[in-house]
Amino acid sequence: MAIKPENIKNFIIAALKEKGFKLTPQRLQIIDIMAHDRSHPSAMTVYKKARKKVPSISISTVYLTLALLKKYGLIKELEFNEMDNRYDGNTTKHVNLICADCGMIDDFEAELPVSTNIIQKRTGFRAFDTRMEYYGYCRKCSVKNR
Amino acid sequence: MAIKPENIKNFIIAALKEKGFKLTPQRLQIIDIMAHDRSHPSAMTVYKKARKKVPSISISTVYLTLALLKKYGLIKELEFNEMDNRYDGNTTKHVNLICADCGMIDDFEAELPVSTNIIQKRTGFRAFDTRMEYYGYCRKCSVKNR
DNA sequence: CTGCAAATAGGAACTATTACGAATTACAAT
DNA sequence: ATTGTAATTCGTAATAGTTCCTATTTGCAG
Repeated sequence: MAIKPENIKNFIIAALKEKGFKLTPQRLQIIDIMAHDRSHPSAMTVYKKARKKVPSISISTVYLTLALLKKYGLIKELEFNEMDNRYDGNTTKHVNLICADCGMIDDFEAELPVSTNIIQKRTGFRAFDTRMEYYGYCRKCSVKNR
Repeated sequence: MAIKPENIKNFIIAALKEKGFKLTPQRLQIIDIMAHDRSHPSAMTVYKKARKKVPSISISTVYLTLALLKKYGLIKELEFNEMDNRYDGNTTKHVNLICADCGMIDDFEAELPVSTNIIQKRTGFRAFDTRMEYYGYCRKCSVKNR
C-alpha cells in the first residue's frame, strides 16, 4: 500500500527541477536517502549516509537541503529537543508512533481527527500541515519498561 | 465546556502534595500561571510572568518545575526548535492549532484519529501520550499570508 | 565553451536547555 | 516555637543541535 521509493524520488526531483533548483550530486543523494529510508532519520543520520556516496558533503548542506525540501512540502520535519529533529519522506496522512526508549519512529495510516475545512469554518484557521504523534514504548522496549 | 483554572490548579497542587513534593512559593506561582494561561506559554514567558510575584525566581527553577509537572502528566510539553518549547496546562484530548506566522497556539477539541488500543493490538506499541498539531495561519495572519 | 547566479564546505556563532554546586528553605519531628 | 535535614532554589557554566557567514566551487542556460 505504501508509495514506492522510486516514485517519491522522481516526484521530488521533478518538483525541484520545475522550480528551477539545480540538481547537484549532494541534493540527489539526500533525496535518494529520504525516499528510501523509512526510519525518519535525523540530519546527522542523513549526513553520515550521504557521505558514503558524496564524501565531501558538509552537514550545512544537509540542513540546507532538508530545509528546502521541507519548504516545498516534499518532506516533513518532526521537531524535538530531547532528541534531534527527524525528517519524514512520507508526506501522506499517518500517525507517527514514537518510542520513548529507543527513539524508533513507525508510521500508522490514519485519517485526521478533524478536517481542516471544519476548522477553517469554525475558527478561521487555515491549516497547511499536520502532525500526529503517539508517544509510548515499541513492542521491543515494552518489556523492559513494565 | 473547558475546565476551570481553579480546578486545574487544585488538582496539580493535590497531586504534588500527595507525592510528597514541597509546595514552594515558586512552584505555586508557576502552577497558578499554567492553570490560568491558555496561550501555551514558553518557559521564558512563564519566567517573566512569575517574576512579577516572585522576583527572585530563576529560569532554572522554571525549567525544573515545568519538567516536574510534565513528568507526572500534569502539563504537556510541545517541543519545537524553530521556536521555544511551549507548555500546555490543558491535558484533555485536543488538537493544537499553531500559527506559523505569529506563533499563537489555540486548542480545538477532538478525538484521537486511532484508539491506542487498536494500535497496541496491531503493532504492540503501547502509547502513553499523544500530540496532534495543525500548522497554518490564524484568522489574523491569514490576511497577510495570502 | 563561457559566464554567473546558485550552491557548497567548513567553521564560527547562536541560543534554548541542561548540569552543577553552594546557599537556602519547607516542613516533619521535637 | 525551634531544630534538623533532605529537598529545592539560584546563578552560572557547559552543552549541542542548528543556523549563519563567506570564500570557493559548480550546474547549466545561452
